[in-house]
Amino acid sequence: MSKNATANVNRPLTLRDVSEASGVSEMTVSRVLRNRGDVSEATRTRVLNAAKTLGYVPNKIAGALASSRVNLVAVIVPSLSNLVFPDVLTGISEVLEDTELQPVFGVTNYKPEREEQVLYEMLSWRPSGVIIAGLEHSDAARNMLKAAGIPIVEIMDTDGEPIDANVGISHRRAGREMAKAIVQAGYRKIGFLGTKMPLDHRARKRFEGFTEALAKEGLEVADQEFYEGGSALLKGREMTESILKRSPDLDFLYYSNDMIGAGGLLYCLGNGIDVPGKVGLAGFNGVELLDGLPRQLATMDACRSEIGREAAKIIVEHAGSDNGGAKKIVLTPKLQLGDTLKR
Amino acid sequence: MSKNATANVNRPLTLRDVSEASGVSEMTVSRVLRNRGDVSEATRTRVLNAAKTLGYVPNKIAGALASSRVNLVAVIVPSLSNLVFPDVLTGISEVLEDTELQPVFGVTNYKPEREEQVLYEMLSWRPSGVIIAGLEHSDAARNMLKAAGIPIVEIMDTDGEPIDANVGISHRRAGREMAKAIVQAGYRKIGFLGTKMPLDHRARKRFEGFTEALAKEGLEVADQEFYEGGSALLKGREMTESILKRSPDLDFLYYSNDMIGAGGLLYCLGNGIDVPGKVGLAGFNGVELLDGLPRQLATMDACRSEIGREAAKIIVEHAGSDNGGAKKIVLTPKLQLGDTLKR
DNA sequence: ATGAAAGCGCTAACAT
DNA sequence: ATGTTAGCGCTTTCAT
Repeated sequence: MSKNATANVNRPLTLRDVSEASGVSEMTVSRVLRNRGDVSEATRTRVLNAAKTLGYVPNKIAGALASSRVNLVAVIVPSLSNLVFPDVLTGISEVLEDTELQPVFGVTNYKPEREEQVLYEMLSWRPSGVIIAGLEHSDAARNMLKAAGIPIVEIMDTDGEPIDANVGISHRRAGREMAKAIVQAGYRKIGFLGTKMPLDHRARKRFEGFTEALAKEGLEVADQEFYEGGSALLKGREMTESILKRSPDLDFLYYSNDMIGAGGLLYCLGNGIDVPGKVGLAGFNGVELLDGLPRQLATMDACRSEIGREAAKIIVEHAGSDNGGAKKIVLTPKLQLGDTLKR
Repeated sequence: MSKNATANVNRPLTLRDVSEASGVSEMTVSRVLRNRGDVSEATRTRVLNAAKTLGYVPNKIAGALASSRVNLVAVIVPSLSNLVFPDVLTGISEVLEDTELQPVFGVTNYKPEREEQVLYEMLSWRPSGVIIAGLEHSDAARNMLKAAGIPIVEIMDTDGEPIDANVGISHRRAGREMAKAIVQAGYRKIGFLGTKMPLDHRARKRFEGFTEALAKEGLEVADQEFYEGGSALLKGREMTESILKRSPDLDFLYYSNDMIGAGGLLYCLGNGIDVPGKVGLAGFNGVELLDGLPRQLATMDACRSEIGREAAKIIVEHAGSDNGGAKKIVLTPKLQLGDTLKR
């Protein structure tokens, strides 16, 4: 001991180095560093000092292999730019922060094959649990999840058969309720604007619920418009312009998310279109980001951070077990009428 | 072989299981699964089949311990709700997607002590590299980074002394250039609106550069307003209202980010304030999200995804080495005048 | 082209 | 309160 106190670039430090530097067995050093078992205050301080001056960072790989305990929770989401997912991740982090567990994030870009890869990659680190967005996965992915022998929580969506635990909202119901609210407010010529949905199952389910509820009232979607990529605000503006030019008799526009809805709102306000008199508007998600628009967009809160928190709680409760208890939590999105839907 | 093909919940499968199922030594199975060394096509297929039907997922923990190679890149950012960081992470993912390396994200909430924890936690998994936001870290964190013996890339900011490699922009310069552009356009009574900055070093540096450049012109910030938390759009609106009520003679408002700038813009437009005639506005970041506002806010592109990509490239180039070659990449933010700054 | 033995850095389990 | 031994599931290295 004494060569150098901060940087040893040649070989990462091991427990043995700390053991030698402190004159205490490796096992006791390990105990001190993990706060396990009885260690006298004296040796405790010696070890801690030695570890600190050496700049020792434990090797969790070795620790995990020896103890077959890994304090990681794999969190797999389709996107980070969606605005929705950062909130979910924040909810997860909040809950895990007070525990031993650590979230590890993976992003799939809405691609099933990428999801499979990311999942495989993450499972190969033997995490304590998995939180994954959606109920739709490739067969291979489902099999991996089933066989993983750890708690699995599928989040965001509850319309389908979960593998294990499940936390989310019913997007079909969200679509239905919005349709009901719109019809009840007296709107009849309703347009839909959204993302191209083949891979966004939740948007698709909302749309299905929406059309289904309209059908019950003897109505159907009068016109629709889809987009892909780009600035959502701008796309909302553009799509709104083209749908209204094409179908000037529309009296309501339902957007599959708040950002394009906000674009539509700005378009209408900028072009002297009376909202919600001539045209009513509604989005989806309840993104706080948009508080501060000239009018508050009608929307439905997707319970994003609550979903994250509840999912994390399930993992925490079942950590160490081989499943998540098949718990199902269906949250209820709150309809926020805002200023763009007649009352 | 035959018990069950998909789910074995009792014990995770090991190489040995695949070895037995295929009648091939563990070593050869390992070779097949990693595509290393010569293996006959016959055994290759047998092994692959066995692995697939069993649903084997390799244990990277054991693999990493044995090979002392870990394909993880630790990425540490202060926040996900900031809008800036998802773009950076996307840039990183793009580059790493084509390599063996896998990003792992950690979030610090702008708290130095949290950064220290997250860093310690991540380093204990012996990643192949670290990408971390900012140049300001606690002594302990700096020491850990220095001693880690892996490539370190500090990102976003280039105003300071990096530990190893560094990719970003000069926020001081960004502030100065914006100040110059504003003064050159003829504005003289300039207000500043931003976050409370004690922990956001980059916002602070922009502010410093800004005031410094104003000083050179014999000017100073005429009034200022700070906020914390909440919806940025709404805060921008509120702050703009109060600063303009308090100092009605201001002819320019410089916002520390685009979201509050957008809030200010909406406030001005909604209250019949001539922009950029009576009051000019500018933000910072160049968030694409805001394309689609009634006017395009003057701003400065922070090169977010490029920063992510360049940082990831450095890690890729230096993976396996004990440092990142102390490479420094200073990107140049582009001033976008938009419609809110006179020309 | 395939196999056998040793060991990565830690922790569980059992001494003392 | 502290130490000793064995081994976690792989890969490295050295045979064959």
